[in-house]
Amino acid sequence: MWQTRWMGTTIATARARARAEVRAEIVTEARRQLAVEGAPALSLRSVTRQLGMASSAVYRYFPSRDELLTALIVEAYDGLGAVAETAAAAGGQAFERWRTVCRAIRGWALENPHEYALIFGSPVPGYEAPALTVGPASRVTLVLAGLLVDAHRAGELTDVDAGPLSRAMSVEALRLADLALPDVPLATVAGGLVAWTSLFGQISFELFGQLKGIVEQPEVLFEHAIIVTAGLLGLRPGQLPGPVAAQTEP
Amino acid sequence: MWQTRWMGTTIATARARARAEVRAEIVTEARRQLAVEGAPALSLRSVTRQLGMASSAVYRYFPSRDELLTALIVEAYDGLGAVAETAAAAGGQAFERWRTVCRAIRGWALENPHEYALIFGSPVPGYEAPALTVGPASRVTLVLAGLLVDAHRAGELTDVDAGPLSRAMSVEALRLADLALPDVPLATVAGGLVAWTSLFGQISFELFGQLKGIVEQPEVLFEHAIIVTAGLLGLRPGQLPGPVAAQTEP
DNA sequence: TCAAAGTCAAGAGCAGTGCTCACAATCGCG
DNA sequence: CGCGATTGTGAGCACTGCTCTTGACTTTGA
Repeated sequence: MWQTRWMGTTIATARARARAEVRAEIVTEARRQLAVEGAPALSLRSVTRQLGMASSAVYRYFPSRDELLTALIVEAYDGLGAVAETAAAAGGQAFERWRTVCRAIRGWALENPHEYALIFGSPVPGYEAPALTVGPASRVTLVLAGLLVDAHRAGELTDVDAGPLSRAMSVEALRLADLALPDVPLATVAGGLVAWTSLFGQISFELFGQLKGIVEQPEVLFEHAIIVTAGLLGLRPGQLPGPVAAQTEP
Repeated sequence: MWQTRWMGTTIATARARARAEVRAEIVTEARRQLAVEGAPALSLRSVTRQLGMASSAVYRYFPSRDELLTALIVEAYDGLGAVAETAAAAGGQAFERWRTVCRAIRGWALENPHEYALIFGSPVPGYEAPALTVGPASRVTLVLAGLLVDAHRAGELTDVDAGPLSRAMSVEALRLADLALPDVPLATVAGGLVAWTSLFGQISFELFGQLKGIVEQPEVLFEHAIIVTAGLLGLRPGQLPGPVAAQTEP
């Protein structure tokens, strides 16, 4: 990270070390303020004030406020991705894994509402997410994709009955299947996309206060949504008592 | 509104008239800037500058920037509500009405992305939506609820097979059914909630750039989501060729 | 009719923001 | 060890939301 690779030798100059340290301090303080007051209230000046440095010093480390926000976005994506990955790592039946991952994602969102809003909320009009965010951003989607692949290989996917796919939808699903969901039925891929947007739509509605006055216990609705969206994937709760030696290599 | 009721006589003083006019001008200009540059970039000063008045004058009409934003939020809710209502007013089969309303909502969102973000995006941390927004906000949900009620009365709802509802979910659904969905099966109510969040989750993902790099044609996925979510409601495309005299009164 | 009361816009000003730039200090590498 | 790149500083610019005083205007009531 803060090491300088040069001519094959890996050296970490004291300057680079100090630089990375200060940079980390800035990000840490920024994340702290983000968690407390939200992204709009995050100001460079307050960060530097807290760190005891001049307001202009931060520009030695981040060329603009947006760049600092980008760092926070990457951190948020990584945090969510890590949570999803550990949730999916716990084995078990496909439906149970789906449920576990969904709960983990919602749990992370409830614990880090401002980070969640930073990622899934309304984008800042002038801001364009840089390319280095796509990697961390795809971690959680890859988790969900892997879950479907595993379920399919274990034979735990039942057919989804949403009628025939439109030609255009088949094209989309086919492209995605080739990309990250080998051999998974196209109807499941298409349903998975809907389940995916439903999952985050649900969380966003809860977190952004859209359920207020309509649903009293969001977690109850979320649990129901888990079951319903699992149906879109071809997953049903407790259908197979678990094939014993189903964890076969392809 | 701008009329002064006094001693039983209703008079509209020239002052009140002018006041309402200026207020409307401010809102109009603010909405124009909102549509162009988004809510964060909307500044009172730029609005007054455009209107040729002093920056402090606007505080005669809106006590704060948040109040002006509230007016814009109400307008946005009303705009979306009107679109949904006219879409639902066009009769036809229940599934077709569901599809028409969904498309209309998405169309409005695509045409007014910043207004949509204002309503369904991440909330401003300090801002609490006042009570006068709940009326306009509930218009679109009432449209969807009415659609379900009509479909049920017309006998166009098939049973949804998502397994038995949990006790807590039944309570939630029952409360909602008593509130706005008389006689509609609880499973449909529960599925309707999921469909509701899915619908807006889909639109938010598209509008907020979350589908970028994953789904190439969002409208294709949206059309698929319409069909899939209709299934959560117990609606299937073109199932009954339309019961002739089914529009019975209870 | 004419002054009092109420209303409104303007301007100055405050505290805060992101960001730039010239300058000084300091630190470390060759 | 000295030179140069790197880092921190403080002033300053243009902007924001918001407050408050001042002066002009309109409406009201005796």
